[in-house]
Amino acid sequence: VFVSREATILHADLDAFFASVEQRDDPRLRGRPVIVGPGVVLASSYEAKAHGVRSGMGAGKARRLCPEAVVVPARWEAYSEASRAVSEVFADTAPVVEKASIDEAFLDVRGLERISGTPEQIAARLRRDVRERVGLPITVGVATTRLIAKIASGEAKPDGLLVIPAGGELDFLHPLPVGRVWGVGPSTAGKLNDRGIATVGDAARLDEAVLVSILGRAAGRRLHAIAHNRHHGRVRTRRGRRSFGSQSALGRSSRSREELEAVAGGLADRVTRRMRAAGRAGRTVVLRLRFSDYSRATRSHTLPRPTAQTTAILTALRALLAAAMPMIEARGITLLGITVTNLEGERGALQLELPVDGPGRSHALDEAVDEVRERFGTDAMTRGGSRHASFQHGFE
DNA sequence: TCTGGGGTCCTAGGACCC
DNA sequence: TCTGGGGTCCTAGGACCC
Repeated sequence: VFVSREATILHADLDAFFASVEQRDDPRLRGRPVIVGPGVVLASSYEAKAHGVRSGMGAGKARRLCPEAVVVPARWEAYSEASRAVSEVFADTAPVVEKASIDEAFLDVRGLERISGTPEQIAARLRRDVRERVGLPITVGVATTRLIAKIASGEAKPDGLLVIPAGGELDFLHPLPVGRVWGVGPSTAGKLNDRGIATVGDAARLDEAVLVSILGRAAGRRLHAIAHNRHHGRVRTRRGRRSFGSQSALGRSSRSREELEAVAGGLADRVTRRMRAAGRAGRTVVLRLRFSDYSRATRSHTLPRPTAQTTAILTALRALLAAAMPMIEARGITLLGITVTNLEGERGALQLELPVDGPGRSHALDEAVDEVRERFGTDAMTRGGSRHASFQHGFE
């Protein structure tokens, strides 16, 4: 699923997923503000969102914003079960489905016109089927690319359907605030706003070079392409994972070195267990820290060869922790985490034959990479060196 | 008046190499 | 011989997403 000449890509996104499941299963919660927690808001119903409650917000703040909200603990089994049930509806709707997360998926309905009707009709039926078979509200965006379909579903929420016809992309995109674009978060939007760029249309009026100078190479090019509807989602070839991580929030009380070592031991154990279960090994151990002033730091060490052994990983983690102790004592630690990355066998390579050698080679490689990006409709390709470039996600 | 746990990707600088 | 152009790998930090 990536690009189509017609609007046949559906993005289906369950509305306030966890909270909707709670309302479905407990009639007393229907019509009331519901927050799924505890501690941090994992999801909130639209009644709670109306009061300004947002995912990721601390429970205390959420309660202040919406004192009448009912806070319920997360029931993960119920959510996976609901997600599975919705996936069945997806599978009955389209031959090509890409599940993007627990509550959303992309569907390609190309070529189904004679059997199932227009994409709009298919989308409407999908919404009805999910409602009838699973009992949950779902919003669908329809467009020629994933990215536009995703933005469209975001605009149509909750419980809506929005079709952006082929050729209508720019009319749809240009009035939108830049922050609506997937991948443009608060920081990027802030940089743009500071320069008077509020909408996607504002961005479209700028040269790519200007956007690159504001946002950096990758983000600038991406936003420029999107603003001119020249962005074609990534090629996804079974994206392999690229890291394993685990972290633990420690609260605000101070921790002794011994306590931290114990936490580190638990983290290393958890991560390596999962790595061994997955049959993966990694070379780089990253220690993640967060401090009481909410600043962060990372310290990393790369081993000579990949491993998934608890002792090897833990030894490296302990050494990083020891070196970081002065910083920890100065700033007060509130979170300790580990990430193991640089995994073995994670990316394939594509060899390019270049027409020139010598000083012009680098430029030729740039052009070749651009051409491949164009042809495959991907921005997942990166320059690797003077003689090669590679696809992320193990392109074969 | 700050938030948990799990991820992905990009950028920049330093050490070192041809 | 010197300088510049073109690399690799590692480390650290930042932004973003669900």
